[in-house]
Amino acid sequence: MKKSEKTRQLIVEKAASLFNQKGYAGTSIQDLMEATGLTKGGIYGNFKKEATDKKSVKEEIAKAAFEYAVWVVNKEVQKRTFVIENSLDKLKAVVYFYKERVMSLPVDGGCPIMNTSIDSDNTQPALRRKVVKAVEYWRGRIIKTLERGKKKNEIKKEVNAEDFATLFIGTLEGGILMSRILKDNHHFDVMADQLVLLIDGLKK
Amino acid sequence: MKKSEKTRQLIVEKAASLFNQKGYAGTSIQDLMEATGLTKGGIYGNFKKEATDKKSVKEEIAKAAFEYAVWVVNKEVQKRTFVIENSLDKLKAVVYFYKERVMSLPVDGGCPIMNTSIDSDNTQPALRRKVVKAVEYWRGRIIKTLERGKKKNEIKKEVNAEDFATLFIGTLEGGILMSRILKDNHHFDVMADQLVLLIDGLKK
DNA sequence: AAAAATAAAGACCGATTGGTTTTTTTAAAT
DNA sequence: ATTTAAAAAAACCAATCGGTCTTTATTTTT
Repeated sequence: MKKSEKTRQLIVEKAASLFNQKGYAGTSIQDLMEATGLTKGGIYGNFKKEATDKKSVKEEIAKAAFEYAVWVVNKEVQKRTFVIENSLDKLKAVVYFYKERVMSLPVDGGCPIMNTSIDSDNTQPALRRKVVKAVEYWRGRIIKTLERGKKKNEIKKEVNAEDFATLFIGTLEGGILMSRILKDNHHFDVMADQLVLLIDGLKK
Repeated sequence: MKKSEKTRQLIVEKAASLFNQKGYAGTSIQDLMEATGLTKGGIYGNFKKEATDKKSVKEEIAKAAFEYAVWVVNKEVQKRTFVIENSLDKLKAVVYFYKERVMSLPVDGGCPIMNTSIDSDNTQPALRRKVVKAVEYWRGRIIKTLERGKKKNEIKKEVNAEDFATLFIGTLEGGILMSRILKDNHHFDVMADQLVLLIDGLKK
């Protein structure tokens, strides 16, 4: 890994944490400078190449930071789930992962999808598009897990995988929101327990 | 209503819409000036009295705007629910209200509680406290409805009202998030339908 | 209607914003 | 080791930020 790539990665990592906590407008280049220990030249030098034309460097960093944040969460979830064969157990493992880590998700500041969706809505269309893609990707993976479960005769054939994926993500996100607002894990647990019941209801 | 009160109200209303859409850091005094048609003096003149000491005028406006936004949503919900006697029907009416209006809630930009909670987290403690109070108030109202339902023998005595309130708000918020990200009412409907099933499950 | 009080306008302030450019330093290629 | 290419530093920029203050206009109160 070249030095320049390492620096770029440092910027992205620090930016992911800052943007996730303080939002796009609430995070300044100065904040990035302090978090990375770089000067303005160091930061812009690593991003201006890919920020041709209209696109601002700050926006490019925010987009890279969001993608990194989602990647980190996914990576942590997969660490816990990739070994699990049974489709229902796999889904439950995702729930348990969040149950353990609602208040300390891989990226500081909560769920990047929720945070960035609200942050970018009405303000940062390019960033918003990334959020949509991330949710579609997440839904796609759940749907795939459900379809495989059907093939393996673990899940009832009549289950609507698309709708269940929505239920799955929506319930998790609702739980994260409640627990983070009220600073109490219990609220997530209530949502998670309900979700586990729903998962059990898929069983053939 | 005095002229000054009308002006203050104008500022609060425009601010509620702006802050809900663009967030605290993303909304400038200049934005407020353009939305209200007032100059800086007009805006600050109406708020500096209550912004003694440390508290900034922008923060005072944001707090008033959030309280107004929550009030407007509550008012619209109550319009639809206050006539309903049966506790389960009352809860369902709330769900149906959101079902009709997910994409056009009373305040532009979505649910003020969700938006402001994420916006104020890690940045605006005073605003965050208001969000917590708003959620606690909402939960309290649901709990009261459930307890009254128990007294009237409409709801099973063994129902945990506190947990159900969490489930209720969490599911609605999760649905709002999903529908707003993917710009498709259907995702909220999926969550709402599930919530109606849960409400039916409370029946004695 | 006159006087007192208040609301709004608008000029002004220092600090900070995102961004550019020039210079210096450091890493990579020869 | 020398040259070349790059990355990072640092000075600089205009614009905008939130906020203050003085002046002018408009309400209230008397």
